[in-house]
Amino acid sequence: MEYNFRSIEQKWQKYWYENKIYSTNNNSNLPKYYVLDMFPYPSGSGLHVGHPLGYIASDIISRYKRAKGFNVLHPMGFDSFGLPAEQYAIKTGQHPKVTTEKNIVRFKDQLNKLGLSYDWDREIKTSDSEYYKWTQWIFLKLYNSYFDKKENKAKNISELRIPDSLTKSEKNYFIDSKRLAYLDTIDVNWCEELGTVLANEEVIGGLSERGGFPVVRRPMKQWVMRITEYADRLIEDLDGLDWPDSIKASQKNWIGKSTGAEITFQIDDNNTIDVFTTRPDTIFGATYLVIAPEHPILKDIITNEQSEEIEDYCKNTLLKSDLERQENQKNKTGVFTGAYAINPLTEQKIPIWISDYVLYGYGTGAIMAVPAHDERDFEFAKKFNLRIIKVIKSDQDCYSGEGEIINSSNYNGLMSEDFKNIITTYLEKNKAAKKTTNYKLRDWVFTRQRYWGEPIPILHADEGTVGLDEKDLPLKLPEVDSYLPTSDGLSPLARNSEWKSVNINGKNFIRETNTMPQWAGSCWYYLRFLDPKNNDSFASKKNISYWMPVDLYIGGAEHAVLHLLYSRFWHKVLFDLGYVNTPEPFKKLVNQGMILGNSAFIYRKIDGKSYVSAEIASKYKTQRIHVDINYVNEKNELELELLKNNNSEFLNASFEFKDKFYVDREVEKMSKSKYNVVNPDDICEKYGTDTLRLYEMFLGPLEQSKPWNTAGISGVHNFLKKFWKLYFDSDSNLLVKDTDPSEISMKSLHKCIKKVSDDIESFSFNTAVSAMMILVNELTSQKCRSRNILEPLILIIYPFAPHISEEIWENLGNKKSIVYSKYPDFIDSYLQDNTKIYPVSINGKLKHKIELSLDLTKDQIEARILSDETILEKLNGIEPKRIIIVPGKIINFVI
RNA sequence: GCUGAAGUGGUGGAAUUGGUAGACACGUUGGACUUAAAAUCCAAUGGAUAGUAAUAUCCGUGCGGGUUCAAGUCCCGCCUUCAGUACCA
Repeated sequence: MEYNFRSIEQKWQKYWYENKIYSTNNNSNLPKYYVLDMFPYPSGSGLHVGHPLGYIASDIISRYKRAKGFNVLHPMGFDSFGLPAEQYAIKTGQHPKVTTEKNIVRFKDQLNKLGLSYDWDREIKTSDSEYYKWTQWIFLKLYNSYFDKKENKAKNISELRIPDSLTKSEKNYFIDSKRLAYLDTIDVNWCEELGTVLANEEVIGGLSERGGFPVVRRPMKQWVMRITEYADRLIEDLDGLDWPDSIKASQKNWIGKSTGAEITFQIDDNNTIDVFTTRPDTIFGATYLVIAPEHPILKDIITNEQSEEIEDYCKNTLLKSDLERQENQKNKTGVFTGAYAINPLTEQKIPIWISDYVLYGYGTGAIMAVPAHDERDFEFAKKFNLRIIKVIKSDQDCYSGEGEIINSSNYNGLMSEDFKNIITTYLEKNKAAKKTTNYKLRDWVFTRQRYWGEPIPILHADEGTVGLDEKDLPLKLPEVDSYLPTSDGLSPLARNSEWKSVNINGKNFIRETNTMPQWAGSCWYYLRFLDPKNNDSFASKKNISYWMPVDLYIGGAEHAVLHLLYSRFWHKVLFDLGYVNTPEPFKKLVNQGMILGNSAFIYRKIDGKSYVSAEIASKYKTQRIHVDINYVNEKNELELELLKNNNSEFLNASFEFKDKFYVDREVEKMSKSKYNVVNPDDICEKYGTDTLRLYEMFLGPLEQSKPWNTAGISGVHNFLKKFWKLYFDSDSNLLVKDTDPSEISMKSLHKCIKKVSDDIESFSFNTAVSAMMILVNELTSQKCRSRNILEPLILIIYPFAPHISEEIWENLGNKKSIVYSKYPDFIDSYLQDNTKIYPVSINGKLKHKIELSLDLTKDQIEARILSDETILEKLNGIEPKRIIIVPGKIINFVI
């Protein structure tokens, strides 16, 4: 019998699912291991070969850890609130719930086909009211907490000390201003096209992260999360985490902590202006000030003759989108206000300008400009002919590094690092400065004007806001007649006026109609997996203390700042309030690389109807367009008939080529619109899931991105066939015998056990697969039939290729499902080989090899090699200056 | 610009704390078995030179230096690619 992967895989997937083989017990004396995948958004297009990479890796770890005696939690769920379903709903009128459900069924089916060992009893969906009940509950916890700066942690709002002198409404106002989730009118990133606001993290270069639509700044009333209070802790706690350096770096970068000083500049008797600087040591070179056009002090200081010009400039700035503002980087603009400030050290009058290169949202919205030591200031000063004074020794016109202080009265000769502290202390004494820390991180704008998200459990009344009572959760998402925002820019939920107004004890309230952002549900889902059916709390204390933290979290690097920062923040709040027992949620993080597509391009002539082959395309004016990779063979030849028959737009087009029509290739992200998607189902159909799993692991290091390429897939498929043939002959007779294994086979086996288990622990799956291939090849050529070898072999391969392993295991007469079996222990003695082939070199150049016992001492080795004829011949009578002997490694003569 | 990662055969990729490159796989070539093909098995496979041959010698890990008995690995200076980020004072 041949290795019939189709029936084997079907059989075992069914068996695992029906018998709940992978359901996990919360009560166990075994050590725990929590392996988590970043759960997917169930998009309409299903899985492609890129998705499974991380899932397969985490599955291998789970199976391996189970076999090593851990109680493993390996759950899966769906991040099912989100924009695509809503946009589809706007287009088609179909309820997002319906399309989402449909997609989830498809996803689950595809996931199961990959042979993943999820505990489906713990499946969660963020759009489930039983789930978002607790998302809302956490929101209320944030709403009902404040940040105690002294203790550097969140506390319940009832512990907040309120000054007695306040009136009742002032007290309310005071409390509201301290909440971790608070309402504020702020300049937000408004995306007209999406009809919603976006968090800073969701805006990339002035365009929306999703869709790439323009974003403008606009003041709006929004719910905001006080994540900035956690900035320091979010940076500090990164140190203890086993995460990739790149992720840690981008989080630190995003939080953007910088320390410096706020220095006060006197303008006139009534007005002063504070600037933030990280370089107080350059203050003697500050020759002008620049303030942001939005700065409120502006109206108090402009002179009459400048007012018109300033007004124009400010108006223009407001009209610009972020993108347009960024385009001005090379060509700075600005206007003189007519006012002057006094440099507190030189006591000179320096002009005050406005310019949009100073951002109102960062620092104090005003800077002291030191053109000799800051490139932006330098450009600005050159353009507007402002004074430039060097205060640090350097040959360059504009030098932003550290160095020796010059032109700074009696401070000359100091080094700038020292001067920084000296001058700040001096200014502090004179009440002209204070040490400050600034962050790039802004508070998290938490509301979205959308339908398909968690409703915010808040009621509005004339005198302020009230959080919903816990017993009234979940606040379910109401039906609406249309999923579009209302004409006055309100969220779609405002369309349901019946739902919107509530009467409680005779008092009228209006519900909050905005919803939470997509990130809300994924901020804490790892906690719900611990206890998904719990009705009394988001998870029981007992389960939390048993399972947390997540030992291994696998997912894409695209969530480096967004998801991972937000969920760390929520986790820390829950930690402060005593609901979780660890300060950090994810102990180890691994980013799987992306699997890229190998796109194909053809060239269309500008006339629009004829196409030319790639090698002659440069002769014409052409457009480059994607063509489906399914119509291209390995030699980059386009199969025209296939293309024409499947796409009507090519049916009557003309094609120009020499003997074959060639395409161009390029590696890029897999996506439907690029026609380069490879569906894992096709691979499973042709080679089987076990082959796909092995191949994705064999392709290269997990963290590395790589193009999908099926060229080598036959290699791993052959490996499985060879593995099968170790156990069965062509007539399906079992070959395994209860004979004593040969010493050499035992050595090979144990070498492999060591290598594979070390490799799995260090996520080096590609080399683990190689080690298994070597063993199977060796056992084949050794004609090994011994059960004592062939049984452990199944267990080694099992985490990678579970279906075939289960099948062989059963055929050997073992209890059903390997999951109950132990990973073989590595026995040290089988590895011990008492001899070693030493390379013998002269001045580092390899000259000879010699086999020696490892027991020999250095002196014995020396005596031995000096009596070796071949070596003496190589030395050719030359007396070595030194002989370097590293036991077990090398012998080197220095002559 | 800044941050992070990476540059090794025709290809994907291996190489412990520096220890004497190219594991494993694909591909290619040759052979066996077949009427033939597929499948399977065996062998060779970084480059150059010399030799009938076993073999020997030299060159080889992006480029240029350096440290060392010994460098893909460490140090200095560059180049290239990818990813993230950017008027953050």
